Amino acid sequence: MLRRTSTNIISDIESHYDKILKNCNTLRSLIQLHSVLTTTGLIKQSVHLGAKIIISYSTFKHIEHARFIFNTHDHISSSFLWNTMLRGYVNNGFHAHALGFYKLMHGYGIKSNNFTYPFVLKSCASDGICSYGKVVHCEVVKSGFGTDGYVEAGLVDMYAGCGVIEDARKVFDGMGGRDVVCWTAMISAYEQSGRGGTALELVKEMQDESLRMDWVTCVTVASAVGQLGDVKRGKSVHGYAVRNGFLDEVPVVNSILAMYGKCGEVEYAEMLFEHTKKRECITWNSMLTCYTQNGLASEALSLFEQMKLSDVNPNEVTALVLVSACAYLGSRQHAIKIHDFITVNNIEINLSLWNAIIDMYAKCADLDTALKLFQDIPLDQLHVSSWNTLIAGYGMHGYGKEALNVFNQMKEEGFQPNHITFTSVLSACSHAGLIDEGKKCFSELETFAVVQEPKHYACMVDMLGRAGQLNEAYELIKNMKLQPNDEVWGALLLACKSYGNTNLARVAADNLFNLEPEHTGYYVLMSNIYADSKNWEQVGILRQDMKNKGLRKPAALSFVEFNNELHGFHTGEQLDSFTRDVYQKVKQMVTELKMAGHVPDLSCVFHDVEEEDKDGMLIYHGEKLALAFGLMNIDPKLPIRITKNLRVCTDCHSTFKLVSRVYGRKVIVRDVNRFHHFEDGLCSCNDYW
DNA sequence: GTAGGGTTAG
Repeated sequence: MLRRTSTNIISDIESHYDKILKNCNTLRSLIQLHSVLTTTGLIKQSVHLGAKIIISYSTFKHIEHARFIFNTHDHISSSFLWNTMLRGYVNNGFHAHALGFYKLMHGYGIKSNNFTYPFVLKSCASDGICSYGKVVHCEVVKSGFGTDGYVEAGLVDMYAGCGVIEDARKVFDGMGGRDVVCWTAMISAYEQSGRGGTALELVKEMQDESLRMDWVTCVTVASAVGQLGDVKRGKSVHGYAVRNGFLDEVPVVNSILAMYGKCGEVEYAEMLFEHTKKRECITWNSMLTCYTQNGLASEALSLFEQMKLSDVNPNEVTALVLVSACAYLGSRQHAIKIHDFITVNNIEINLSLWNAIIDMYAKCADLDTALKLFQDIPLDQLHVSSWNTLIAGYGMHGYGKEALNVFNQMKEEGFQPNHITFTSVLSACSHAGLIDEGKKCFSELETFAVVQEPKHYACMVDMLGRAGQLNEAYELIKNMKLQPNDEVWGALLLACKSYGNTNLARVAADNLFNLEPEHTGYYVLMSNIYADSKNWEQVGILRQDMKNKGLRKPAALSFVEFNNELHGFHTGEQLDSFTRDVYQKVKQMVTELKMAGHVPDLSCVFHDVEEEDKDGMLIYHGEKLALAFGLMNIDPKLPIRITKNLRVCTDCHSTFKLVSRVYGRKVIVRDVNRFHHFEDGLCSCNDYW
């Protein structure tokens, strides 16, 4: 007869409870099992069961229960138990606790082993505490685990997480026998630090060593490709993922969707999204982002309606994307809807979401709500970024004095302005024509030790340009210590347009065409300047130049908000019955305005055609159609809100001013640069935009 | 009887 030893019996009991533990799907059943094991005393005696319960509690995020079991265990010197507890902390993101626990382990004289370090290093990486990571690295070397592949991969990740990519690379280069996980760690390190190109070079090196990408590598590679906007490589990664069956892994789909979004390939993203059955929150977010990034904010909002019908819960990133979509659309009604949704669904509003909501209201021309939300920020959470958002909000509406007041208040309350604060303040001064104040702010950059950026100069050039001080603006550019970028020259070009300075415009344009040869807007602006001076020959040359480069002027599109919906109008004749009435109204409006003294500004039509035809082309501008629609349908007590994807033309601008006086209507127009508030015959931009 | 690389937003 076989005699059973006590070891056999214990292992029988352990496997018995193992089975029960596996079926503990709820916290309640786990607590029940815990109490049984406690009364029998088993939990304190068995390292195996103790560890299992610690991990189970950790997965239910009840880390203090886990710690209690650890603290009361008989085998407190078991490094396996220490490692298990450490794992609990790390997997729940309690990195500071993890590091404290690791130090405690030292205090108790427990030796770390090859299983301990990967956990500790992960905590060092997540908290970005490189100094402590280096201490751990020394300990790794001293304890002789410096050549363990898992530990080395952890070191690579730790240095990458702390942003010290060179040190990550040193560890990586010193490794023997690198597998695909190690390579991916290093590739990801480059990708995360914004060096997508280097990441892809490393992929090639890996493949040269006959290692194949697995699905995690694919996720990283798709991100790197997205950074570079390299559609061709993007499609090849997609193909690779398909051939290897990696699309079953949701993160691969998410990453490829995001990549297509960044490459501007909306249709590919849509196809992939449609073919994906297993959609997680991030999958929806990636598709929403793809739409928003590509200027398809309405599509994003309709997709969100679909998402609400699915069984996936939106998170704070979903909220952020939708808020930016609403900001893009400038639709206040949508803004309120999304804001309500966030509140009703208890979506956590972190600082960046809060700022985004303030920015959204500002872009929907509801500055009262924006200000109220700013004032609602708890004092201990108030951050320079929120001040910046508010200042920018006032600035884009031409409320320069208000922006300056906020700026002063911010300084009085002891907040340190940063480079973004100055961009916002300077831009506010520029939009409001506050030149002396703007110059004073510019000099304050030094006072606050903020490094000058081209953007700051662009604001100054815009400010001087608005005042007609073109030579001073040009001198400022010539004396810049930095290399002027396209924004700086662009501001000068705009000023040249307003003041009809073709010679200086040519200088600005030459620089712009060198810096941004693919930017359609600058060609259009220069061509308009030539058209203003009736230099049709140069207009023709520029047009041909654009054609040769395959550049096309983007179609003008205007939206007007009515009854919770946005109605879009493009320039030109539209023949459906819906717009026929609008046409009648435009014609009537234009006639009435002519009687009120409006003279059409034909310089807005940049074609070399007969004057009579020009008149006809002008009245069909999308924003005029939108305005007519608004006059017909919107309650006269409410402002008419119009958004437009390009700049407003001079004739529309003067028409809008007159409409605000003749019909006594408030009109708020958001163009690509700023807001125009039309009231009583005047515009908040003071006729410079 | 434990461990390493990963996706959206900013």
